[in-house]
Amino acid sequence: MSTLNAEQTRAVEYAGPARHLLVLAGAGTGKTTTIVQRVAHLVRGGTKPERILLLTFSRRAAKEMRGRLAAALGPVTDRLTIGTFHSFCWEVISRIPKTFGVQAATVIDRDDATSLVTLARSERVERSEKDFPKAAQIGDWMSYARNCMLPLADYLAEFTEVPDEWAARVVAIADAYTAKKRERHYIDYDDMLELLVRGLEKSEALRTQMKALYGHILVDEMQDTNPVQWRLLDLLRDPAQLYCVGDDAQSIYAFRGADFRNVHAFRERVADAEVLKLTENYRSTQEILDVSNWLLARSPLQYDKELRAARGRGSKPRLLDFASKFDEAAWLANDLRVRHEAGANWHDHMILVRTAWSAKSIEAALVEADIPYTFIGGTSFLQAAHVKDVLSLLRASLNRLDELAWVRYLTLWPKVGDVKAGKVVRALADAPDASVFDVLMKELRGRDEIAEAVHLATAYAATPSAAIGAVCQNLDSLLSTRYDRWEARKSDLKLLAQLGEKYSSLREFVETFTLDPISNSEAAKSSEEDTVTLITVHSAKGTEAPVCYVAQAQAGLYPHTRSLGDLDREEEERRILYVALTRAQHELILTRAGDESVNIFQFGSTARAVGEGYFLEELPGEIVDVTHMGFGGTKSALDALKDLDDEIGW
DNA sequence: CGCCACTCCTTTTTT
DNA sequence: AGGAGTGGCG
Repeated sequence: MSTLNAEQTRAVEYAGPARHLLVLAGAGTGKTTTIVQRVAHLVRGGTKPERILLLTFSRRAAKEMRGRLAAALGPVTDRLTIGTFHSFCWEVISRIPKTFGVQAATVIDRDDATSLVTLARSERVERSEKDFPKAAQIGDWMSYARNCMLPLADYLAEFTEVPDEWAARVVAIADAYTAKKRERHYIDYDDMLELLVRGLEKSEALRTQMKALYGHILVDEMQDTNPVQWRLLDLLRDPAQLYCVGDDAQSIYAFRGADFRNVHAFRERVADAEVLKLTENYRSTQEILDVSNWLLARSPLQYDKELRAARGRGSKPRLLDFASKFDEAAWLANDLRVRHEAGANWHDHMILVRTAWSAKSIEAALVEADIPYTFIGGTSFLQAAHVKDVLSLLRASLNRLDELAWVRYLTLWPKVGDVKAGKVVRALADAPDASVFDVLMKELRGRDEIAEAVHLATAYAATPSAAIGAVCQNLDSLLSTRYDRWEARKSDLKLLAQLGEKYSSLREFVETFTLDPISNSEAAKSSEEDTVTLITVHSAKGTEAPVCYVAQAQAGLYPHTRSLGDLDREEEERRILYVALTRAQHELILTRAGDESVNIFQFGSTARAVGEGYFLEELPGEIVDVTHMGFGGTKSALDALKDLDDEIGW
């Protein structure tokens, strides 16, 4: 989109009268273009690039922005500050660590945070108390409360069903977590935002200096901004101008504290602000927007949105019903192959899924059909156990107080368990002046190889790739006995070493990796450009593709069963589906599987839907073509006998 | 103290 | 159907 329409031009060139601006941009209306062109407009108009701060939500979005700005502006892009809220905060904090009391800190990811909560929980909760909230749940509550800047106790009382006597203990566990975190010099994701906000609130000197840095603060996906992030923007704006872009209908991060109603209240919350709208959709054909509009119009919430296609008409979206998710996946793979053989590029196709987990059956089919694909989304898959093993050794070598890393590394070795590892950790903390190597040699007599691997990592601290290479070689035989398919996993470690080449110190590498874990597939993508994209809807926001498959669009996933019983959460699910539908440019294909293999995962959810139980239940035939694909090859009439087996079973 | 076998529970989305 | 947590054994 090289030429802008009148609405876009107005937004890009906006010069007052209000100081701050919110651009409400519907899906496909050129939101990214607008923000990119705005930056270009400012720079060309003489604003120093150093005075511009561009904040995004996801790393993907930050990367995309940087790429598009580089194309528009050239090398001057490097002088802009572009990053996620988290990376921006962390960069500020790491420049002045003493101010925040975080010298020599280690950034921990969600998994590590959960382990720390588990530790704190186990000291306060008997094993027999099976109903007591799990560590992961407690971690979620803590995180949510912090993102909303609410005291945990208030949050629990107001927004959860936790009984008071438990709530007090949950708070005690949270406090213990915080204490452990501090003691071990850990920084979790929420700390990054919280520390900077607190610091700015407390220190007028810091506030004054930071405010002087930027003249323009641009925020992408404003509807996903949660209270801490709002607070940060409040602290940094004036005289800096806010330039926010967002779409209330695409707000899908309520679980992180975002409230889409905030964009409606923009003018009440931000004095001296104006709101502009972008309404013309350039991405999709009218048929695709008809389905999207239909979905949104059925919501009890008022979005006041009707997307119109600037491109005109195309083909009618399709809905295909399958007997099982295996049939569905097999069909997807086959359809992709047919299109590819007809000359289409793999990368023109995107398969959208509600959950990272549900992508598995599709992945299997793609692998079997030998279709190159890139999976984007989910968190747990990114960090394979063996990669974390190696990383734990690197981390331990960098921070002798990094208990989680030490325990993980040490217990890799045979005959070293939690107890022995705990002893070593204590010895390291108790003798801060003794060298790490000496302490290890002393505590683990006769196990020299354990200390040697650490020594190796330390020796190569200045060359991350060499350190990783050496460490992997050293741990090779140990890890090979621990994991099956070791050869396949080993290639991940090679990749890790490769990634290390870009960094000039081990510390820098480990820190960046924790904040920005590159998935195997994403890294592999660079070597193989033309691939099909398999992606979670959450990750897909802001992307598009000519042909989009919205897979597993059945009851139980839209809305997701876990959201049932709370209208706000159910309606968020509608927005998730809306985001999925509006990714398509030319063709939209919905597929769903009707078998119990998908619905099995609804167990335990007794909650019933308050609103629509299933968004596509009444999808009219006029706007989609429905095809029943019936039984595929994987099901035989003889399968009915299987049920007998259990009944007879002698 | 570590290891193994067993059971139970799980699976939303991201920084 | 596989992983995390648990309990008993060597």
